[in-house]
Amino acid sequence: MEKQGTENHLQSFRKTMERIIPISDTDWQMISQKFEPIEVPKRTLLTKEGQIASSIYFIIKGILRIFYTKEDVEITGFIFSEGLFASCYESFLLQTKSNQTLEALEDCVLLTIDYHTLQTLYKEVPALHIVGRVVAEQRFINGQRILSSHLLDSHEERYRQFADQYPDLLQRVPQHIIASYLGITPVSLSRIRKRISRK
Amino acid sequence: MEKQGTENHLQSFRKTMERIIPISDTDWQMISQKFEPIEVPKRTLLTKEGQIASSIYFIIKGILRIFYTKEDVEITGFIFSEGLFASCYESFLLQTKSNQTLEALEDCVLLTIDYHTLQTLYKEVPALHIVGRVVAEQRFINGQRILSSHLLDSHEERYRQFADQYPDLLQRVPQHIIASYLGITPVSLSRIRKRISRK
DNA sequence: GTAATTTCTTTACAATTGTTAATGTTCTTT
DNA sequence: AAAGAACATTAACAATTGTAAAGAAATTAC
Repeated sequence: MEKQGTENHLQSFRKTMERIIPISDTDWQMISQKFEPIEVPKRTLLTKEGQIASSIYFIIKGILRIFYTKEDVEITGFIFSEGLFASCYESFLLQTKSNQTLEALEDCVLLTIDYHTLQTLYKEVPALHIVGRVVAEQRFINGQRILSSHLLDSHEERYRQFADQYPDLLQRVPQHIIASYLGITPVSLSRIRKRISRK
Repeated sequence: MEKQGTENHLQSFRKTMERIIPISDTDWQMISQKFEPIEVPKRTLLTKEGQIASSIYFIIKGILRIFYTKEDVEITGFIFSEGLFASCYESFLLQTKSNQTLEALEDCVLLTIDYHTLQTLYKEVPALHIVGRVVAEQRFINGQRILSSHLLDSHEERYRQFADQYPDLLQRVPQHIIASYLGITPVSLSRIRKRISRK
């Protein structure tokens, strides 16, 4: 894994936040103090099914995924890459037991904050409520787009859109994981890819 | 349509908000002034595809649905009933053209606020950011549950869960609309219902 | 660098769902 | 109350997708 200074990580993090709302240097002091940089190897489980999600993770480098387990089969719910806040959100927001697992698909560099620290930070930096609201709104909109694609589009269309939108994930994520994310079997995805390649 | 005093409507609205955060009488003055009570008949289109969603609607009485149009077929994205904030959210939040239509499935009593008034209100009553954040979080969690059901459950299971969770909607909403919400055809839903009734 | 594991593709077959069209039912409208 | 429209069910058939199993390819581990 390449090394990079913590300051640079924090800079890219601040940039992401300031796309939402400008942050004063004083507020930034408070915020950056509370986020802890960590590195985790591939296959690390950050939150496990049955546990309460203690933290959210801003992704500096790497890929995380959420998956559900149904009859010993892992079904991917979402794939997070650089610049996103990842978590088992429902568990984190409600502080209830998760029905999802959060897993590193690559070696990752993350900035993490736990639930109680975030609540404290909300009180110290009220502007963060706006960031929280906008992030929740963005995640809602994103989820709604995915859901509408399940209602409106064929499996093939959905795969094409995924490939168009996330060409890097297509390379970095195993296909059977993409398949379950699209709501189909690996066999079916393989057939779709063959069909497309013939055109 | 039964008549009820505007004061009572506002009371039930305040109650819903206070489940999220206590609101002072002063703040409540500001808030309640800005929401306008309206009544609309069945089949009213509150936002049309291609338009920008001007307002959000708190539902006092009645049912709204969001639908997409694909090759002249209407596909239901969500069904809102009493106590929820309904809108074509993506269009409303981003103030971009909607790819959804918001329709009244029954005669409705609503409290409405338009985008710019809400932005003003956010400035006057900062506590509303918390309400906005929590509502966005709730809608995100709800959307995520629906999406996971599409990934994890069979059509029959999804119908059973819908029937369990919303027995009233089962009565009040036409079945072909429920079918498209579940991501299946009316024919397929009819088969599922028959299969279940035999057990 | 080779063995072991994981991942991807292919095939044959089974199961589910969609499509079309006909029929019956219910709801609206006048 | 009758006519028309909208909705729900059923049947036959077509198309799609899932399942299971086997082999090929790629990746990982020692």
